[in-house]
Amino acid sequence: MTGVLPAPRTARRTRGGPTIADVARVAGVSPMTVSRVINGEAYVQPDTAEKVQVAITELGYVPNPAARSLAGGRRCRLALLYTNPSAAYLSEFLMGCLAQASASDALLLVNACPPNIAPAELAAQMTAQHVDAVILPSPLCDNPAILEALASAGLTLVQVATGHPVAEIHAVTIDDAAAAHEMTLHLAALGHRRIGLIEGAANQTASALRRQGYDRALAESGLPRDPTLVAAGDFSYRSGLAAAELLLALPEPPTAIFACNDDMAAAAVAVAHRHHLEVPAALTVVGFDDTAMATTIWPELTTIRQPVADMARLATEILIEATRAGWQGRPVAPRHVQLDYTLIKRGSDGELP
Amino acid sequence: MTGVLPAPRTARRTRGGPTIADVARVAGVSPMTVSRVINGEAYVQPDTAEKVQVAITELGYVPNPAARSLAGGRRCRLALLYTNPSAAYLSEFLMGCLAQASASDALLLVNACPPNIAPAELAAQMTAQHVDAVILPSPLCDNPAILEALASAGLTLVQVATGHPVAEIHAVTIDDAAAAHEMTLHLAALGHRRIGLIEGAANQTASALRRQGYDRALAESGLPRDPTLVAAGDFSYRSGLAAAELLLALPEPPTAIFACNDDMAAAAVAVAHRHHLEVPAALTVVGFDDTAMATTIWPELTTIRQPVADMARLATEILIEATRAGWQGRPVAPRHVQLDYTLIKRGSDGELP
DNA sequence: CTGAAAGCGCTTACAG
DNA sequence: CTGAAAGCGCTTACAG
Repeated sequence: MTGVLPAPRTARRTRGGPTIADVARVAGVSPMTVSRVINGEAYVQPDTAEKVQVAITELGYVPNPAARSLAGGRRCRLALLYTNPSAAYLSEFLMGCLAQASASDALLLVNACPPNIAPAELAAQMTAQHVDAVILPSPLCDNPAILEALASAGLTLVQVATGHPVAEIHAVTIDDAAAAHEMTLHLAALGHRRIGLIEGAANQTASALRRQGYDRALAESGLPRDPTLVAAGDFSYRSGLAAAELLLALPEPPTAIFACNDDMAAAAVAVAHRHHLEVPAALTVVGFDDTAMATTIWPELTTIRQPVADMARLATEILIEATRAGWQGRPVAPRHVQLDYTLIKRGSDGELP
Repeated sequence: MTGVLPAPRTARRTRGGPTIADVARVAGVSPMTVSRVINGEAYVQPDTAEKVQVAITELGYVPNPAARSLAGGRRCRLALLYTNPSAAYLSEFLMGCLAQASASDALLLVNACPPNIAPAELAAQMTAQHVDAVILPSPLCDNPAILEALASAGLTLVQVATGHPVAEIHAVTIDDAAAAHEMTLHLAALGHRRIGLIEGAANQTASALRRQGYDRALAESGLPRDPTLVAAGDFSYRSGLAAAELLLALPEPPTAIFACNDDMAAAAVAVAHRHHLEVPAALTVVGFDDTAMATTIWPELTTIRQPVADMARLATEILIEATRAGWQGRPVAPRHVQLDYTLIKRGSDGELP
């Protein structure tokens, strides 16, 4: 007996979750193969991949992002490009992007798009920052020149909340026309026959869709189409103020106003009060988006909830996947996904008095 | 000659920045010693530490967080606990916490504090989630029972935006009294002699400080102190509505209203319009915080900018440092830091007509 | 299509 | 007070 062997020195206490090695053992393959499956690489026998997949679910394996980025080197660099959105919209949007970027170990650069920048220069800025892909919330995603310049620079793009998805580009949207249609129908069901609309900005394609939904609902409800009941707006509170004044000054004013976003709806409520019209007793006002404004003011706004954070998160995820796939020479087809909206009933709408 | 050796196989292309090994080489010590210096551990000879420090700056060395977390194992777990804040405030606050947490490779858990939870149970929830430290924005940080329960559970705490920093606890604040004082002086300089105040929530200590600043400025300006000019509020839009109605219904109404946050100021503007008082021509209204609301409504609000995101970021950083120091048995003294505020002049204030 | 080896940059656990 | 060794969990670069 030469004595007891020293206890093996472990450099650290064992960690929590299963690792790639555990999965490999269970699946009866090498860690390398597991890595290939995780990263969706081609050249893995279908049934091998299958076995690995089973082992992954069985063990509840989740890749360790730290190890991944240490070993992997290259990190996906995304840019979020925006112009004059409402602060509330942007912050919710950002939240979604940030959450996904951090979960996927990607870098997110947040850039305000300079007002009258030439599309080519914008593209140059992106490539100078070594950006791989760009998230485009509206109205930027509705600008063909920008889309064109960015795409030509080899950037992967996603349009978020556009009314006009481009075939070759990723897009995540909601059905704006259906949402506006549902809201208008809701108003008609409440007995309103003169329903005013405050339109969104003309440079955002979603605005036209919302208008279409409104028009269609009017027709379906057998309500006359009165062009004086439609006032222009640009999504700003200030434009909502002007539009509501116009509507309420009509010889025969509307009994309900559907504003194409919450900021304009809030403005309409303010104007109503100025005219000593209680909301919703004397005037119904509803919005769209369900941003913070909807629950800040009083009465709280009945509105369409647009899942902004989810849309941003999904857009980010799509871009990261597409970028990584591209690095492996495995181009992916453009994805066009539409998320669900919800009509949120709160306190600003009521039956026709 | 036995032939040419095969070119050494490198598993990857070399990476960008300098590593701990580079620093060690330049400083003439082992990587281990560099690691100790980076992490601020005790037991390093002062001049050794100095040499390492010099090498670090010379090379522009920055630790790789991925490697750190892979090797280190333990990640700092922070919780952000909040109750009924305005959505705008919370989202800006969150942004700051998130940015710092991700930069420092810490985990951030975001929890809404259940309405009437027993402090002991709240503490139990935190320890069950293996939380190391807790960020407490107001009004939670103004609740002695919660502070006490959390501290007793061994959690490191930071109070953010409290009016009453506790000696043994970290805190980051602005000088609320000085800010309110400056704003009130600004109003007096505009010629206003009847300046109304809509107070903040009574359960937030910062509210009392703002009131003090207002009182002091009044006295310094030789303006009479009229208690009817001070209306209660709780930071909600709705409370601002009621307070402004009260103020404007006074036999001798104020010519300027200073609301203790932007939501209440927005409500005051709405009420002014209801009374057919143009802002700022017929009534000056100013706010506090500079949240999204300030620039959403029209006219845009003159207000006090509170650097919410910076405060949140700093609070997060303090907690992470303190937690890591604690792990190394190197307790740190409570830090109390005060950040600068700014009076932002926009369109809602004007000279006395 | 699959695997063995090397290495990413740092820290833990020891030993001196 | 300091350092040599092992290892964190994964991927790259090869070789078969």
